[in-house]
Amino acid sequence: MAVTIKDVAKKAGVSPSTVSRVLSNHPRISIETSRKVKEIMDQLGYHPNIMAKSLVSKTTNSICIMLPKSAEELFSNYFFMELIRGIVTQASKLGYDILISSGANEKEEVECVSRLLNGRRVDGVILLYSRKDDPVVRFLEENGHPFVLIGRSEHYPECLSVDNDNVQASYDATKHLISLGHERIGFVSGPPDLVVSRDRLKGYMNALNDSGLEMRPEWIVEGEFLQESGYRAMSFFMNLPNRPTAIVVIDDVVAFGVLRGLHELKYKVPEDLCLVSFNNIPIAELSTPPLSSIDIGIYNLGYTASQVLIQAIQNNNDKKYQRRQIIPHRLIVRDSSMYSVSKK
Amino acid sequence: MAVTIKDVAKKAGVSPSTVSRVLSNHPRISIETSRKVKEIMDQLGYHPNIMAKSLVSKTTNSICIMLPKSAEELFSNYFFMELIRGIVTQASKLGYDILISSGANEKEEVECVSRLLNGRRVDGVILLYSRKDDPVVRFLEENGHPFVLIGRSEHYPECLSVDNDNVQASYDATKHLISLGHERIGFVSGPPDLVVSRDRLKGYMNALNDSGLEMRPEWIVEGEFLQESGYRAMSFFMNLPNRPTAIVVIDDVVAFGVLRGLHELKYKVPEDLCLVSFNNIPIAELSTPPLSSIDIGIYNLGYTASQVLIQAIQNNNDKKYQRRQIIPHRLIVRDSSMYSVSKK
DNA sequence: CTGAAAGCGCTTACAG
DNA sequence: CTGAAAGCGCTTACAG
Repeated sequence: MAVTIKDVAKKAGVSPSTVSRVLSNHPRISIETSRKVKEIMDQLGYHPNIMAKSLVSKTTNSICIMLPKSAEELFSNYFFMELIRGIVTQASKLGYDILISSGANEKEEVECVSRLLNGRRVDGVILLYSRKDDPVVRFLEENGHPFVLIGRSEHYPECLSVDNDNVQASYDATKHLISLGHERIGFVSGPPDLVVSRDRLKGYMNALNDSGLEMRPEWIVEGEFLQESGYRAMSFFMNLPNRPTAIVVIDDVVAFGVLRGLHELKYKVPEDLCLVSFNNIPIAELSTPPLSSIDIGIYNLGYTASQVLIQAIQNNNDKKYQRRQIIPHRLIVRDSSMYSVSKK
Repeated sequence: MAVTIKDVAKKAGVSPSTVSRVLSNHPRISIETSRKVKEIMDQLGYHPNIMAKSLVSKTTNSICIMLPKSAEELFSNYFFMELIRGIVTQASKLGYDILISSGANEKEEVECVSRLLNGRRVDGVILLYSRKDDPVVRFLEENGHPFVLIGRSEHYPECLSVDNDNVQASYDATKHLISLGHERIGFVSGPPDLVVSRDRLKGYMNALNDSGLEMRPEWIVEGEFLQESGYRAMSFFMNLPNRPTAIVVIDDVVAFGVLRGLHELKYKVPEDLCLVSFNNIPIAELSTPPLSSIDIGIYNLGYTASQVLIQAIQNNNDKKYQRRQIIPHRLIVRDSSMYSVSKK
């Protein structure tokens, strides 16, 4: 019922091979034939069957995004959607379709990726997160499938990845607070099994070291990417005898939790506590007070990931080019950190 | 190089047909053969080629989501991601893959949908928005392609859709304010070409009418789903000689703009102005003051859309079942509207 | 319960 | 510049 290459061929009085060549802009086809065939295609409303094409060409022009498993962290919706927009935009530009998938757990994730890749449904995969020891990454790496990580892998440092320099970003955030005269600076971290948590912690520690500032274990708190974590961290900090006057927070969402808690307890930001966080999601600007935050270029991360992966697919995954792309970050200073401490 | 049905057949000493039947759990296959073939499949690491299967079966087990064209409305990221989560979850459960696409404009959107559907790459489409006169909807409807709209179509009321009862939701929001004694109530609307804007405006007007309250054209302002719109509407309202004491706002994001403006001008919420808005995105709870909002069940909208579309695809799109699904809404009252006006 | 054969809609050497 | 033929990896009547 659907019109095929044969129908076009018959009506145009040529062979199916010729129609196929017209379709792929084969150079050795007469301009005359090409024009005629194209006309007939329009006339008949011909659309090439993508599945048939991909069956014979052994390439799908599709890549797959693995969504992190759960919706636990509702806020991260902003982050992931922005990433997806970047990915989709660039992929479309390069003629690739995007499949989006998720699994309820790591085992399902591996199965899903395996089905899609081995079943020749997609040419490669983008992973939106980097866990410490991820079976999905292991599977992809061991089977030689093209993939790119947003973030980085400690086990497979040579895998394709698009990331920020999180150590430097955190260093910058901390230095910013130090430059305002703060000497007791705390850090609210994320889940310890995420590479990003550790990188940012490291940057914070480097900055303190370089400035010869005191570092105390009780000034470092781990949590989730949830506002509850921020809330808890805040109450912990504020009860400390010699509490920090400023903190670096792993994520804007967590920082909101801190802000809410401080507000409830009638503390003032930035007077009682200065804050800098990461991601610079749009509401960072809208909170009271507006949040200083490191813009990590989320859209750019996605956009670049798409580009790098498709490049790898088309170059047959050779290792000639840059394996690791760093997206620049930028500190956006707002009211939450605009308070200088006078030195004693 | 990849292991095919033939390799399995040879090694198992059966015909390819038999392997295929084992794969699809054909009833008339001996349990013995089935077991053996499955073993060989495992052993060889066989994965069915999805493209080949779909070429012959003429079904793709995939559906496509059309993303709204631009990233202009950054905040709506939350909304769309939540929708996508719902869609992906239910689709996975039913064994469907999700393709995600977007176009730079309506023409590109139509081309994209056409390529995917006519190219037999997906079985159906989910549209995440409802514009007033959408060429994509027209294309899908006229070509008899399975699709479901999140929202509703005025031109094609019979098309599959999943929606809230926005008239009722807005009626409820307005009635809530009326029950607190407000008599001068404003409405901040969205883009007039979106069906949702008009439905909510209607609910607002119905509520005023039913309560015999005055309705004034200057109490109704149209805008975008952006906080700037809220900001502008706010300053317009507050300069009115006989200004509203409460407003219904089309969207939480717009409401944030209103809040920010009021805060800057030192007005108090809810004392100077009560607010109720729509969508109940997570930050609604976090603003100062927390925002009263109508929860529209975003995840549920997506989840149901997936289900309805796949049902339609599998039942060959017959018209036996419900064409229009309504997802229930719920007013969440928070501080932004907790202020009663004493009647004169 | 199982196999041989035809075919899904395309592409691509191989000839000419 | 163009065509005939083989084949991508599967499914599914048709026989038996």
